[in-house]
Amino acid sequence: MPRMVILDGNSLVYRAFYALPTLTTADGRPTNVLHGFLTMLFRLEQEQQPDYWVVAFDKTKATVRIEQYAGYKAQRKETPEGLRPQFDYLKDVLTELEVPMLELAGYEADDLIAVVAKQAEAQGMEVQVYTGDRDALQLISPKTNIYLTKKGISEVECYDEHALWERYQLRPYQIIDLKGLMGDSSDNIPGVPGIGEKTALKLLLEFETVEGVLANVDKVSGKKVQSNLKEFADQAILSKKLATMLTEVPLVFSLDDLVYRRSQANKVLPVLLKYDLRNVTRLWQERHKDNGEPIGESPDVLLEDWPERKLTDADWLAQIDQWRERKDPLTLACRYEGTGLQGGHWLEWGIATLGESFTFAREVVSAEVLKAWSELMGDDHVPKTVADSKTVALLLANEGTCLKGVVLDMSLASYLIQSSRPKFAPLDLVKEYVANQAVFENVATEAAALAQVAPKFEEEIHSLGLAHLLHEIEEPLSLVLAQVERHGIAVDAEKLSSFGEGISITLKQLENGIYALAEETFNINSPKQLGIILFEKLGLPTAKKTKTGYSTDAETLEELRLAHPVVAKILDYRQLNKLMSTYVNGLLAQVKDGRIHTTFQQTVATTGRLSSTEPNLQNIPMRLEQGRQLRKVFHPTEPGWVLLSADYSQIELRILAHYSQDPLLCESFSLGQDVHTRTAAEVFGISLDAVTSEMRRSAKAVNFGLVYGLTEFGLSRDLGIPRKESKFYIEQYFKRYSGVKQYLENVVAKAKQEGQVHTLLNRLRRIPELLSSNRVQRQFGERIAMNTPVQGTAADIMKLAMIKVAEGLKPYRAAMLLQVHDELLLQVAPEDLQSVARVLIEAMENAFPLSVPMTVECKVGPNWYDMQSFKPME
DNA sequence: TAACTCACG
DNA sequence: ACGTACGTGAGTTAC
Repeated sequence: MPRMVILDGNSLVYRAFYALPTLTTADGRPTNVLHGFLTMLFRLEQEQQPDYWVVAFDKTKATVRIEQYAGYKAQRKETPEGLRPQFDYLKDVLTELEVPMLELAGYEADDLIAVVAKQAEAQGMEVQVYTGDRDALQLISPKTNIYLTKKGISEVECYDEHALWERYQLRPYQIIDLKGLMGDSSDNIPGVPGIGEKTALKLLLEFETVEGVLANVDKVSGKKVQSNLKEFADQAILSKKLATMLTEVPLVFSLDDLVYRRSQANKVLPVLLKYDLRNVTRLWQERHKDNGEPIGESPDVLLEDWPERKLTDADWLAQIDQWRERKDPLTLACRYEGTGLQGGHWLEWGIATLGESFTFAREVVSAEVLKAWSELMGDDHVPKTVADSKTVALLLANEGTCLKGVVLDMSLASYLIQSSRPKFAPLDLVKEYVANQAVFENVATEAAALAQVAPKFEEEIHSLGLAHLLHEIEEPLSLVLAQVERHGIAVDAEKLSSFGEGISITLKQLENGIYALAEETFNINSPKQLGIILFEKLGLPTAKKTKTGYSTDAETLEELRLAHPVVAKILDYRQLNKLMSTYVNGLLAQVKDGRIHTTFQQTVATTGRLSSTEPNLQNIPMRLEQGRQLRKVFHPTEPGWVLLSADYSQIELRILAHYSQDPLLCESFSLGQDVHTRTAAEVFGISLDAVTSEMRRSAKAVNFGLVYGLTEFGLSRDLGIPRKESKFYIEQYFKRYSGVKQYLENVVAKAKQEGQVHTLLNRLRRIPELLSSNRVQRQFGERIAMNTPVQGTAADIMKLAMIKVAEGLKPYRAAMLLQVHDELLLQVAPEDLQSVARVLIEAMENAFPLSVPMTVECKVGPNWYDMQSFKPME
């Protein structure tokens, strides 16, 4: 449950002022309130870890209450001399701490507190109110607790309904009756003369309210009390009214404005020092260090000059020998021509080790030295640090050389430390930690620079708990990916071409048809021109707009399908044109020797997924039949071999089940049920048999949405239903799957505190969006917080599986061809099909066992289209 | 280069 | 009152 912490600024400031001795800055400004208030603030921040918080202040020139009663607070003294300026100081500091503040002319902090508390409760939050004013006890509810300052300010006493009863034998709503009877001298609420706390409590225990007391005034014991009650009945009623916190306040704010944000050192430290708050500064630093603070703020490596040693042929042999003998740690940089994948070749290597650097140039060394070099690279016992091991491995592979012994891949390390950073090129990596100018004059200085910052990466990796993920998963995987890329996948270019010819013909017909219906020719591929034709010339109704004009995307056009015959043709045209340009032409341009070699990007996706480029083989058409046909062109390289695919079934929902431990979701997977059907049964409150396909479709959309950070809007759009209906689905879902709801709330709350989330294997994603001043951005951050642990854990598990599969495949005639997030595609010799399928399933299902079973489904076929379900024999 | 559109999980 | 599902890459147009 999200937690809202509300502080009564005025009350706490007064408490601090009177509780603490006079303290001043060097130039004599009073600061004792700052000390007291901030000490308390930091303590509660640490102990309560609020999700939302706010400090409310009075702004009482002429309060609403003075209109009601002229004497209200009349006798309150002027604000003491040393206190007045401290309000401004405090607001100054709170601003830099990014603690939200509220004040409203004519209202007291009390009233604002009541309003915020009420709204927060309505949003299902737990509310804590910190104040020295017992009036606030009237706000107590099952969800709201009041923390009253005890002696001093930093100690507080928590009041809930139970504690209130224990202490006063009062219900929260009776607090105002208490004040009505006994009054409050500090606010100059008169109450009834002669009635103090004791009498008031006794009366309320018997008669419940002021009204109850007055109605039964004759039964009240004590003559004087009785007569005073009669005489001052009106005053009692008025006093009660004055003590009532107003909740009808014209206060415009959104709870999102009160979201807790981590304070930033560059803002906080200057303002604390401005007021000479040394102890408070120390406290702040203690509370905020080591807690998700962004890295790389203080570059602290001064690059040294590692002298370059020039070697002759004979020296090189001796040197390489020595390196192998002594297992010296080598840091490598590489210059190359072409690309690793397209048979590119390295030109020279920079080598840095133990304060020295070297340039190993192909041109100047003999074949014998090259052979020694090759052995050095393949020696598992010689530890190597590189910036990008996949590229290095590919370049070496082009020479028939293996890369072994990589102990640190700095780009991968950097990616794990900051998954969202845009670049991981060697120079960027070095700049991350280096204070002086880093320029790579040559490959030797590059290696030397990399070697000097490498320990910083290793250090950071360890302190973030990423060592296992880096060394046991990402680094080994990069070598697996190098193999997969290098192998490539066979493509039937002729079939692809003839596929394209067929498309071309249809495309031409559609084009002419569109021109005829539009009665002019134009560029159909231009959304701008298309928009003008559809919405201006043909006058079709405009639904959506983009920044620059009319929206013409498929969703919009689908709405207009019946409005004009040209629309359907445009939709068809779009679909075929996409197939033609992106897939037929795009892929044909990438075919080399009958194969396509994609590049898997390992440092791009912020969630930890791989991506695939040049070409992207992770988005080959599947959903629509026409596009799906394209998969027929992907086939095994070897005649007679088959393609074997293996899909994780519902991996993300299983991970959600594991994280949330929701009983229904877990049970659904343990029993091997169709999870969407089960969800439909739960949401609609019917039996499994009664679920219609339409219900299942809705439930499926809910399940998908869950993983993305469900919104009413998204679901209603996805299902094409009204917001009301999607809201209902979501409510029903969370009623039944309360564990899931709980989990999602927790993960967001924790993310807000830490500014980051992590996956099961501890992959980290910082979410600066959570700190954004823009509400839309913050909500985006919340959805990221819900999605990343799930999507990222799926990526982790698949990566683990790939390493196991690559190892398990070695005895067989088989190769890994592609990874498509939850699917692996292999090619296998028919005689090894059974064994390989068993290895595959075993590796994937048990890569990282969860509390629910993981299941993998295999398919086999002669090409990527004609795939038939396949189960290996036991 | 940005914006739009659309392919995948 | 506003702008919204999560993660990618590629082709095209238009500035």
